[in-house]
Amino acid sequence: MEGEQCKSLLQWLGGTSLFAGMDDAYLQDLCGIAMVVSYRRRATIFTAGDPGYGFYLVKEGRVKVYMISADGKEQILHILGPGEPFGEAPVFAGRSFPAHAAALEDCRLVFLPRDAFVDLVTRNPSLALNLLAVLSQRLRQFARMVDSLSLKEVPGRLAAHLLLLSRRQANGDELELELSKTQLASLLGTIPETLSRILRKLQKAGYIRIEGAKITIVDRQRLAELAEIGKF
Amino acid sequence: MEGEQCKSLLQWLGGTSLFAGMDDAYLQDLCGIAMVVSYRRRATIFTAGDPGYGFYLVKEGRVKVYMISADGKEQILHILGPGEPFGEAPVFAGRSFPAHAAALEDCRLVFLPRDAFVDLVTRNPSLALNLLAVLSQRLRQFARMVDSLSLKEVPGRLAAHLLLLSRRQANGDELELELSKTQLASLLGTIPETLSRILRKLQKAGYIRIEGAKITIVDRQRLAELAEIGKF
DNA sequence: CAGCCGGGTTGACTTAAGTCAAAGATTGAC
DNA sequence: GTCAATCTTTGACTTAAGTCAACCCGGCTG
Repeated sequence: MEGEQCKSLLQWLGGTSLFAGMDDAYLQDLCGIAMVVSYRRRATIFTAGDPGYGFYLVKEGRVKVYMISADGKEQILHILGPGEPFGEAPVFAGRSFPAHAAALEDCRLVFLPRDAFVDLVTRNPSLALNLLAVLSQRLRQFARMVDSLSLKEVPGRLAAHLLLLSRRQANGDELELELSKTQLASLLGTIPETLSRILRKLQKAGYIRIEGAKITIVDRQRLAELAEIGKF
Repeated sequence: MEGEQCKSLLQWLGGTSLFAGMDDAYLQDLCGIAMVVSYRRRATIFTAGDPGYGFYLVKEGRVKVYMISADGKEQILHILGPGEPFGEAPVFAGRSFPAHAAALEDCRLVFLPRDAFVDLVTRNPSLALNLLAVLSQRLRQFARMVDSLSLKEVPGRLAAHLLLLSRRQANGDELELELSKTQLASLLGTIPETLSRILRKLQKAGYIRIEGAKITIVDRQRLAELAEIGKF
């Protein structure tokens, strides 16, 4: 890893929330241990139980982290986009990946090997704090997810997801699903058939309008109530 | 906080996995900012949305962290016992508690205020690493929980819980439920009626034997399969 | 001692959501 | 451009688990 290439990697790393605010000297070290790797759409990045020799940062593309049941059904835990880290759990505890990861699109990842990274963390308080923030944030997400899976019905989970998207996309009431409906079903803890029926039901009931992957929120108020109470 | 009292607190803190391996000098500082607080059984410790000015460490007793749905159903996220920390999320991200916490029994907690603690973390790499390990561990637990809620039926979740207990208690095939059946139902994401029926069904099918809160594992092999495949 | 209250159990019923199967619709590859 | 593979929708059916209501039981309280 040399000259220009390394320099741009350094800048990119410095721009991620994980490494924000770190001294260039440290980023330099980081570049020394980082490896850029590519995966094709659908390729498996790691599998639950694999020993984790390091973790990843998404540079381009998107990645799903998921669990698989004995009979092959999948539950997506996270979708990661550019700048987001994943696979950190075995770096600090447990030594092996608790879940599977695969590329949703062709993607380019930065791999940070465990030992060198831990070393860097111990010498760099702000990196440690950033990491703690990332993990804490993820714990929150999980708490919401458990809440949602256990206390809300599918329409409620869907409503919550749509509202979340609309906050992220900030295109008024129009929004673009970022996942195929099959993947969205897996993220919401259900199956495509059920998702399909519920989208239709919400449309009939005047909450949303559907045109392929474009959804228009018709009645934000009621959608928010649905997300809140969790029952249709 | 003076003399003897403080010294024993220091020793106790040094014995928790969170502060294991920290220099006495730092533990000294820690004692300076720590406050011991007591809660009665059923008392609320914090509520989702409360600003988090610090986090807690269980000294004696047990605590539940949980979510509540709009119609009052509860889902327990964690049960914490002596030595375990909780409520750390807002220390590093988000500023407010994502869930509720209440005392399951009369208990004594150590409260560590945010700012002083963050300060300590930045100056103490091993503390930062311990914390990262704790949070990573918790992320694993959550992943298992989501997996379980979404991909397994109640009998499967129950089987997994019983096996977990039996590994922790190490009393051969006999084990003691550590929660009331109502609480256990809430931890497994179901309701007491359903749990009751399923316990009975598992007994009828020869997986376990039930005597009040004492459960004996009769067929560990099949129980493990049930936990694995998730379906009865 | 009576009465009450919380926890646990049981039964009858309802329902959300999963299964299975088949038919469109899209996408991609050759 | 066409054929295959994958995604999506729809319908008919099944089922796990929730709701509601009643009852039981052990422990406290007054």
